[in-house]
Amino acid sequence: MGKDIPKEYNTNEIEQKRVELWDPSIYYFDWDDNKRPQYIIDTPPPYPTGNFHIGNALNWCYIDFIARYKRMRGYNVMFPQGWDCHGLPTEVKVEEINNITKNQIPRAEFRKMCEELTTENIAKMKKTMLRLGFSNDWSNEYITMEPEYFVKTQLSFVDMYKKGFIYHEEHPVNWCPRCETAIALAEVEYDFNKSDLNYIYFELEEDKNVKLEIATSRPELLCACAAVAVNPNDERYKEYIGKHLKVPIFGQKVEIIKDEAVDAEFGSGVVMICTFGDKQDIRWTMQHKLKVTKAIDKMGHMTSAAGKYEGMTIEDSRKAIIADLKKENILFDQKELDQNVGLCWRCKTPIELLSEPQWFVKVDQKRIIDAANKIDWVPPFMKVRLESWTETMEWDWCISRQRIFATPIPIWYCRDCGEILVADEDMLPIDPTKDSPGKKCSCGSENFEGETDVLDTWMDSSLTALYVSGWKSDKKLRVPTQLRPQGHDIIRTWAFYTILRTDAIENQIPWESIVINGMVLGPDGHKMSKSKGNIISPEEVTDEYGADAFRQWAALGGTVGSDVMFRWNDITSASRFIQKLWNIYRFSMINLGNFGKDDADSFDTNLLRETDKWLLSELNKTIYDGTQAMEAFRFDDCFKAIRSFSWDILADNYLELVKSRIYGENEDDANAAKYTLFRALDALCKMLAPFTPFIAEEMYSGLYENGESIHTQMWPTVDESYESEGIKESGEYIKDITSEIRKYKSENKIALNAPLQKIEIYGVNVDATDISGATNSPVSIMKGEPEISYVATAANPNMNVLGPAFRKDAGKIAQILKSTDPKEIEKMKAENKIVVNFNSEEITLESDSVDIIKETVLDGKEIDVLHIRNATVVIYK
RNA sequence: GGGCUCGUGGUCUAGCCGGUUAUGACGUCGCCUUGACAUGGCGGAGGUCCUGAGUUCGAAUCUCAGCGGGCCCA
Repeated sequence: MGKDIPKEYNTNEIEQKRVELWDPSIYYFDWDDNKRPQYIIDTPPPYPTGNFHIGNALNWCYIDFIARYKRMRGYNVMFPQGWDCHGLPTEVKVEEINNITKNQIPRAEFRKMCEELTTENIAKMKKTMLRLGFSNDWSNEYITMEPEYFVKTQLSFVDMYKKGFIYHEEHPVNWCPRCETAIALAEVEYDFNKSDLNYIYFELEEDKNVKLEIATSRPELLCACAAVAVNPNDERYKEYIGKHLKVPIFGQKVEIIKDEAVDAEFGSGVVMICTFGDKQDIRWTMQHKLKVTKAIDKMGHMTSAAGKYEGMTIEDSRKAIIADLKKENILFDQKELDQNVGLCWRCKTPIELLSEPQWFVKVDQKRIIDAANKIDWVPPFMKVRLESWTETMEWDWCISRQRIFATPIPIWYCRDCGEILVADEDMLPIDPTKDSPGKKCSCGSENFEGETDVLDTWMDSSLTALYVSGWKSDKKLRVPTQLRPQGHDIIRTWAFYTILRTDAIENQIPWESIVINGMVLGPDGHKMSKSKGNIISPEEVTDEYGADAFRQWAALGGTVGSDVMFRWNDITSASRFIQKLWNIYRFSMINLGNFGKDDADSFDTNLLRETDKWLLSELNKTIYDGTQAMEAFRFDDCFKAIRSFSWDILADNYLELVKSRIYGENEDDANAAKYTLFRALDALCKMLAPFTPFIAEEMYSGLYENGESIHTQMWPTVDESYESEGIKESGEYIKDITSEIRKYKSENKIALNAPLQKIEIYGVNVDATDISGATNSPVSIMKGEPEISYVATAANPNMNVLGPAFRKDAGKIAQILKSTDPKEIEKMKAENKIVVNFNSEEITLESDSVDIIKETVLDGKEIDVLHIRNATVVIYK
């Protein structure tokens, strides 16, 4: 000890050093340990874009605070790291980089290109994560594109297929014509759009002279018109219900049906039902068992059903039909229409609703909500989002995709009888487009066609809770896990699917708790986006201020669940706190000298002075409050408690109070302060460890010099032995009297270290040693009352007492107290009997119903008087 | 249009199961180089607690309505 400690804390040098020195194995989960309780975290597997963005960083900071805290509390913690590799964005990126389309090269080759890009991207993101000091368990890393992982995805498919949760059926699906794939409901985005509402005449079959006006925004679907609907209460059309109309251009005869869902106010009140203009069309088609006509193909072109418009794009055919209808005066009006169109969330192409054979997972709303109710949601209102999403779901989850870079569906179709053959579990992983089932169909045929559709990426990622807890491995299954930490933007996807799948496969909840983080907003208060140019990367922050500063921003930015704005201000103040900690540490190292752990352990705590006990009692409170906050995932509260203890209590008050003892001759007094400082610093480092792991380690290594990492130590506990009756109050008096004298000197332009002639303290009995030392003046604790006079200047009614006692009259009584001579009230209060005249009645008030404000009368004496609660401090200048 | 959420000094934020003087940070102003620290210390100024109504002796806090922002959805 006593080594040279630089004045400035060199953030980058120290943090970089620690990144290299830290042994990652101290964070490994122990699969064989059954003594410590497990704490498994179902970490979100990010999509490997190559860019670990600030939103991820906030999420990971929360996880790391919890993981480090739980380890220090004695849990066997697993903080695994996964990578959710499959999916469209990588395919699109590979096509872009190589200037190809996926169909120009063999599937295997395209897949390999995707894998290589993904591997590079993972490496980049991992680097950022290490720089931020996250304590991931890298022995439990998983990469969903690797066979070790996707074999589990396939196993889960087979499992759910056999249990009847998965089926294959022709059903309307959301379809992206650009990506040429089905997408899940959750992947549909909505945007406003202007389009035209076209008014078209339909001729009545039963009476050619009658024409009904029909309003539609999708005239290109006339060929797929299966019926026309009106509201049964609409007087205008009642007489036509059950009759028939002739569809213009295409000439099919369609029935006029009634349905309550028709909005008579919209358009003309007559709606044409097509395959499928919107979701309502699907409902009507099913309810009324209408004919399904596929007018649009998978690439977004019109089919032969569209007659002469066949082969045109949707857009072109709409224009052509409108032109033709206008020519024949069938289209007689157009009105502008504000529409909300569904878009593919990846490429923003308007989606179509196509009826296609696809694979589906059954959605059982009740089971999902039941499971959600067994999970502890932080903050609780986030559960409502999952519930309302679940309750409004109409369709099952479409899990098949028509892409390449994804987990293959382990299925074959028999070319002879059409039967579906599912792969045997022990054959997995397989690719049915390359591998054969290795058995015969029940019809005897060996002629199979492998499924070319692949699985939705959510099928990979909704398995993470099971995967990390050892599902289908040689280890004992440890589900439910303890925690799911994630953003609120993926409640309806990842959280929803994971609950569904874990329930279907293991009849379990995936996690005991779910902690939801908010989004990160830019410094301008808006969501970060390229177009707004308000993106901040974690590296920008760590390069200049270090990870410990960044992590403090995450802890203090707001309560968990609220959106957090990124502000450089917060980083600045965090960085200042780091420097403050460093100075506390530096002071301690210089002054502790040879006083180390052994001296602390053998120190006789009877020698502690009041100031020391007060500090240790404050430390206890900080530990207690901090622990409570961590248990409730209130990182902001915990870190605020730590910061306030370090800065306000330890640095600004305690250290100033004990300096004279530390520098002084009395060895016992000096050691008492050193002991206290050592204990406080030790606990402080440990409480800092989850939040600012770098400086915590640096300080701890100086304090102990035993080579142990702080990240293998235990979280501090409250030590009751420091508590004694009245110690908090005495300590507060010592602190406040000293700080009031400091303030007095400052206001009177007296140098802070200039001695005062004499200080007398009346009204409290405290240890004056440190007050004397810190003020550099003689201090006496006096008995009795000082020989100075006061005058009562005001009587403040205490509404806290008057309110409940007098209810409606409280205000009036307060008014009377205020208008009475304060001296008189003071006199009555001193006699414990306050009597006021109210409504010609004498009312007696409790003596604490009023506070007397006093002023000191000095009469030209050469003294000044300070009042601190019950203490009176007389200063002789 | 629906659900959820938020609206507190210049900026951001705590409090919000009602009760003295509304928390802290950044900024700002004044004073101070005191033996860890001027990236510091001490002190000050600065608030219609979004608006309106209601409940109550008493509302930032509870209720209702409105306005405005955000998120998720239709």
